[in-house]
Amino acid sequence: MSAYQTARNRARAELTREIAATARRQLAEVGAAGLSLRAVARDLGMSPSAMYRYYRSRDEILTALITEAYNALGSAAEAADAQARARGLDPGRRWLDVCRAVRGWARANPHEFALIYGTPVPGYTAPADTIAPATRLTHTLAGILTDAAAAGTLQPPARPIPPPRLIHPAVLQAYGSPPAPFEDLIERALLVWTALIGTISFELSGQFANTVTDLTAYFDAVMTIAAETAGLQPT
Amino acid sequence: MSAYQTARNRARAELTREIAATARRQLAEVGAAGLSLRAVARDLGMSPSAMYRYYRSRDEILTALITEAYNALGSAAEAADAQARARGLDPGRRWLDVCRAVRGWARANPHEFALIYGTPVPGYTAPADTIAPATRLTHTLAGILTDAAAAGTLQPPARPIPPPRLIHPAVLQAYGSPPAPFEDLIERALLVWTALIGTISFELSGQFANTVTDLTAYFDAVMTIAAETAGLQPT
DNA sequence: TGTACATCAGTGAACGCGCGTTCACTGATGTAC
DNA sequence: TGTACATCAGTGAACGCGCGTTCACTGATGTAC
Repeated sequence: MSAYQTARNRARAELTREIAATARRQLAEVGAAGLSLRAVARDLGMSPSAMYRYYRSRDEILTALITEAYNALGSAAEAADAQARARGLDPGRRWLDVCRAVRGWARANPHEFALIYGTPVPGYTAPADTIAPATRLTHTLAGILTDAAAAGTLQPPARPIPPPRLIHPAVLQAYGSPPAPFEDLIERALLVWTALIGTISFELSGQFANTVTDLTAYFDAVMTIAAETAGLQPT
Repeated sequence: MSAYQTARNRARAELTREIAATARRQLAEVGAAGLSLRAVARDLGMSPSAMYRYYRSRDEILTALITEAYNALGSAAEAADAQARARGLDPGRRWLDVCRAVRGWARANPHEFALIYGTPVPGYTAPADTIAPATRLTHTLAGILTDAAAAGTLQPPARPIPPPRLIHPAVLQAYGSPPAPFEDLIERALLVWTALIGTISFELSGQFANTVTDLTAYFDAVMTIAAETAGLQPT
């Protein structure tokens, strides 16, 4: 074993990535249900059995794609927020910028978006490794709200959700229990997150097709209203 | 041709329904992607080719299921609203009751819910016949809002969505343009509808699994907050 | 530096499966006289 | 009411397709002496 990677090892790593990339390209064309190991092999000019040197099964490729999708979406959101913060924007505007970044990514990668937020692929159950990348987006959103609370610009709710709290203790420990008068902040954050993903899902599946004229303007308007329910001020 | 149905005709109508029922049962087990014409035939003890006497293709069976699902969900919502009105409840409470009915139906029929609001089945495009039953739910929600506006209990928005309107003229004509100060009512109604369907979808696909402790209480709280964004007062 | 052996990438054939759809047919049901 | 013919439900075999996965193999790459 040398300090440098052997040629074999480098080739292996590269092909592993190439298989995932080909699968991703195919996912973009036919969707998750139509993704086939044989088709990926065909695209790469290899035999189907060769795939088994790199992934133990079709499901393992699917898992790789899911992880990739969560990471791509997560870093798109993080990048948008970082840029907004660098420009000195307030939390309300940061929220809108992140929403737009998420929507932009989803429109550019609709099948990958459906893979993580759409109907679960039948017969597939995601392993625990996908949890961490999945939280990158929610972490970003949570950061905006806690920054607003710290800056004193977060509007307390007119009618807070009455106790008891509906959030799992483990989550409260991870994020810290929001202090008064924001006890129900996490519940409201979940609503706002649901509105974001739900609106994009509806747009992508054509539910607004004959109803909304300007999808971009509608999205901005709706995300602003949604943010207000969590106490974020529009700009 | 007699005035009464011939035995053959009655048998035909019955089997047509029975095929749809079997397909529905199978959909509940394996989901839309796994639904197969051959399996339906097997369940009924018939040959696969016999199915073609009743439906022109697999897609036509799928269309029948989609129409059925929209109608079942629509009448669940209508029934809940009718009962709430009969009990003299105000629009805010009617909204909550309808939401609960929609959630109840979705939890009882998760695959049918996914069939109409989830990721579209690959290679299938819904024909125009499915549009009318699809509007039954949105009509019910719209009725609650217009009743509240007529009764003078609808709260005007603090920050209305500025012009221009984002709703297709055809929709404005069908429902009537909302009068001041409710010009953006349809946009807000769409948000509220998205929150309803999105929250249920997230619940069904397990997105709240390790976050929310009491899904029923969370749903009620969130639907109440969502309704407020359209001006509906909670009870 | 050269040789003997171990590791591992990739192949090609095969297994067993299920799918949607077509087609020529048999036999029962319905209709017109 | 009885008969001749038309309609139509349902069968069984077949077509052509694609899938995930296994397995014995060849030949190249890497390693230890």
